[in-house]
Amino acid sequence: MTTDDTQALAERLSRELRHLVMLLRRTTAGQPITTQQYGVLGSLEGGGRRMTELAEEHGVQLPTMTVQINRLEDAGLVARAADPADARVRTVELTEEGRARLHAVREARIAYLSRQLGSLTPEERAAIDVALPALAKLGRS
Amino acid sequence: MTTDDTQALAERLSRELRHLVMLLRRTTAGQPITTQQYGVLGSLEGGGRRMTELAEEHGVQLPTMTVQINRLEDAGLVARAADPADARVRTVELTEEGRARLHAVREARIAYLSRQLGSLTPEERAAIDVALPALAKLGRS
DNA sequence: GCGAATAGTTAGTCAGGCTAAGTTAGTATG
DNA sequence: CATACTAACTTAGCCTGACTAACTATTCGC
Repeated sequence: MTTDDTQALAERLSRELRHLVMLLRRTTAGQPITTQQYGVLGSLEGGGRRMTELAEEHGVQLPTMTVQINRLEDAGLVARAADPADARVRTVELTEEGRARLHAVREARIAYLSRQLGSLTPEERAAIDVALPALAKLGRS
Repeated sequence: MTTDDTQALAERLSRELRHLVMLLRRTTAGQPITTQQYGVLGSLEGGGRRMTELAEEHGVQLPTMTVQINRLEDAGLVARAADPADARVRTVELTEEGRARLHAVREARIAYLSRQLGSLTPEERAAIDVALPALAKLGRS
C-alpha cells in the first residue's frame, strides 16, 4: 500500500468516523444510562478502581470523572470507598444494582448491533471481523 | 457465519465503538472548530442547504442545528439566506472563510489519521480498507 | 379566508467536557 | 520535626451539544 493509498484510506476513514459516532448514539438511545456511564461501569467490572485510573482510561480529566462518578453514585450504581494504604485515594466499585444495570445495557447494545450486523452479507461481517483488531490499534500508539 | 458468530462480533464491535469515539476526539483535539462544526461545514460544501436537511443529515433535532448554525454564523464561517420560493425556509451556505477553515481542518484530520494508519501493517490497512464499506452500511438501515 | 401543517427560533434543562483553584494527605529535605 | 513540595480529589465556573415545549411566521387545502 503506497503513501497515496494510505492518504486515501485516511480520507475515507475520516468520513466514516462521524457515521460510527451516530451509530453509537443510536446504540444507546432510549437506554437508562448514557454511553459514557456505560463505559465507566464497564471499567469497574473487574473490581474497584481509583479515580485517576478511570480518568486516564477514558481519556478525560479528573474533574470530569468526579462528576461522572457523582452521578453514578447518586443513581446507586457505584460506591466510593477509601484506600487503606493511602488516604488521598478514593476507589470506586460497582454496586449490585450497577452490575445488573451494566449487564442489561450490554445485552441491549449487543442485541442492537447483532440486528444491524444481521442485515449485512456474510462477506461484510467477515470483513468487519478481520478489520476490528486493526481498528483497535488505531490511536493507541 | 452463524448466529453465535454474529453475536460474538457484535460484542467485539460494541467494545470497539467507544475506542473509535476517543480516536475521533483526538483527531479534532486542538483544532479551531469542533467535530460537529466540522461535520456541518462538510455538509455545506456542495452548496446551500436548508436547516431541516442539515438537522436530518446529522441526526439531531432542529433546535440543536439552529444553535450550531448560530455559532458558525457568529464565527463568520456560514451565512444564512432566504429561499425565494418559500419565505419560511432559511438556507445556509459556506462563506469564503468557512470553506478555507473546512479545508484546513480536513487536511489536519487526514494527516493525523494517515500517521495513525502508517503505524499499522499493510495487511491491517488492507483489512480496514475492505471493512469500511460494510461499516458504512451499519446503522443506515 | 380560515384552520391545519410546515420551517425555524427561543427558552429552559441536562450531560459531558475543560481549566483554575482549593483541600487533604503523603514525601522529602534540611 | 518542621516546612515545603507533590499527589489525589473535589469544587466552581464556563462552554458545547443534545433534548422537549412553546412561540412565530408562512404556506397549503378546502
